[in-house]
Amino acid sequence: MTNGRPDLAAMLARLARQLIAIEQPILAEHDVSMWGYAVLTALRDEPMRTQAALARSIGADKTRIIGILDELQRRTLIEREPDPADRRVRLLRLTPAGRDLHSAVQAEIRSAEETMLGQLDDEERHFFLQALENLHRT
Amino acid sequence: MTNGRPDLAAMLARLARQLIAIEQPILAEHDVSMWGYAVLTALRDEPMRTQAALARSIGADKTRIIGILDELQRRTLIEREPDPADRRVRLLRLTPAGRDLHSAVQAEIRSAEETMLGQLDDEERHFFLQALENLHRT
DNA sequence: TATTGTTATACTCTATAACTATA
DNA sequence: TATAGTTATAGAGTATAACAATA
Repeated sequence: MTNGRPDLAAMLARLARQLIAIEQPILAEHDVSMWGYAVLTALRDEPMRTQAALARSIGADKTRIIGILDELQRRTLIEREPDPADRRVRLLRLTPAGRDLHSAVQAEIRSAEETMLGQLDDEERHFFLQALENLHRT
Repeated sequence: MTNGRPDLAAMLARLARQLIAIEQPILAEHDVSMWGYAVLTALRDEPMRTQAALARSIGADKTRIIGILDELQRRTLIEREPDPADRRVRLLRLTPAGRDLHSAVQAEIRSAEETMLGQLDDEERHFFLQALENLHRT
């Protein structure tokens, strides 16, 4: 007889779905999609030299982020200019407005996460987050 | 400045995707889909009286599991008979073959999970799983 | 009239391949 | 010829609404 717990993937997928549902209203209020927010997050950590690299870093396809970049650029949340040294590639970075929007959204998301994390006691919470970060880095 | 960790949803979603990718070959080898396996798992824990309840319990839509139930029934992995007391509803339960298949697949999945859980030390692993189970029950 | 299961339809997401412009 | 970005197309997955059978 296998251990009584549910499968790992089932638990993780369900929690992820739940959390995404919680965050949806926040993103909608700021008129940004999940992938748009992922792009802002990736660019906040470091500017990128190619769209393909950006796509890879958020686990998406290079063809899929184009519409997202179009929209973010139209709203002047990101800059996207051809590299003078190689005019095929686009240099990507956040504008001040993009940075502000990201900060505002992330703050609300962090607060919303508490509805989930708040159910854990201190010890569980600490090791849960530590384990998640360790696994995520791998 | 917010805490340096990535957003919770980003970490959970990525780990879930990773784990699902790891399990895909196992499911394929046994010729069962992710949702098919989810159905077998749900029915192993307890037989169900309606398809809608089953769908809800695995986070799916009642219209979406029909094809899956058709297939599982065709392979005689589940039984699906009208309730004599209310012929609108279908009583659902695993056949012995369904139970065997589920056990075999789950054993392999548990083993595959170790490639991820094995990266944690004992303390992290213990509280990580405990926290996941607590959150999952909620 | 309400409910269970089913079917049909449309919509969203995603993956693949073809195209352009540079190199 | 190879690469970055773009566009077009098709496929899978999903949600919604309409339908038939039963209560």
